[in-house]
Amino acid sequence: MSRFTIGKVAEAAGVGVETVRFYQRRGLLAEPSPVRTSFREYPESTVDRIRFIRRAKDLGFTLAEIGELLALSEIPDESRGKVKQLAEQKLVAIRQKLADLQQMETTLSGLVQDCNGRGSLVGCPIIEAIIHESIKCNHQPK
Amino acid sequence: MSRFTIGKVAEAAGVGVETVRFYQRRGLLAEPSPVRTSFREYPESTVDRIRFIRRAKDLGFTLAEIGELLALSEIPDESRGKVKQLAEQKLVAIRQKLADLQQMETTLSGLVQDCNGRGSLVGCPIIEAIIHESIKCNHQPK
DNA sequence: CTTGACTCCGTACCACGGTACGGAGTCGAT
DNA sequence: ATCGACTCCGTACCGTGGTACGGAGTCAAG
Repeated sequence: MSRFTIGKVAEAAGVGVETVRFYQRRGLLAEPSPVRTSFREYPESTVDRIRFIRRAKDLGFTLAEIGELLALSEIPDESRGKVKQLAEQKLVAIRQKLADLQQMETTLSGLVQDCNGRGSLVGCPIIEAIIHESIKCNHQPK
Repeated sequence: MSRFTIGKVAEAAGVGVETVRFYQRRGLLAEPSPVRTSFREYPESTVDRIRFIRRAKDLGFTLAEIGELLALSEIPDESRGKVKQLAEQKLVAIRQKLADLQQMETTLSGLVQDCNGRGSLVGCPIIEAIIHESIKCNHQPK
């Protein structure tokens, strides 16, 4: 039975070894077994923690925000409000991005429909639209 | 009347001087006045070109794609099809991002509603949802 | 006890779209 | 002629989330 080394952890969590090391550098994962042996040993909970990180990332949280979430979960008293606040902030940002993308989709799909795809660029509705002021996108998504 | 120098161009186009220089390095803008005077002079069309770049960026094109668009516009014969193709590709990508964001929005808004924001983290529905397998997001947007 | 796979560690690099800096040269106005 | 503002140029850096590399050490199986 080999110990639970970084390779095993990474494989179990579905990420690369370099990613685990990267999360450690970012402070999302603790450095395990300070002096024990030459190779680090990890508790199995590390795998869950990495999965937590990946799922939170799938929800749109940045690594910095995930760090906050993980820090909060270490202080379980009365911090549910903060978690909810983080989630609400994220929701606002997501809705803003949605609105921006919808604006783009509307404009671009209109342009594609207007363009028959034949002929020279002179008079091409897509190019014309970009040239003229016809594009309105309040906040382009970062 | 001072010449049309980089600062004037940048101001007229609503970008920074460094941005103009950056676009030149990326090949989106030509280096003006090949005859070496001390300060470069720009044709006024440069301002329009920068505005084109910014609007295309607002539409969701990357700088590389904008470079393609600009290159196409230098070969006006029979390239409308390629422009349309680029726009259609972009539209597909935008719709994919939209779907991803909508998935996130649904999940996260549900979680926020489920959480009353009071009490300890133990049992907090948001944290619970991240911990468990309840999040499905096929492709997280890059 | 050798071999091959794994780990450790630092560092560098990728895309993306810029921003900032510093020293030297130049321009226009007073 | 002098001053402040501008320009030129190269280079380094920002954030975001990793990936890659190389040399050395270590572990486990055969």
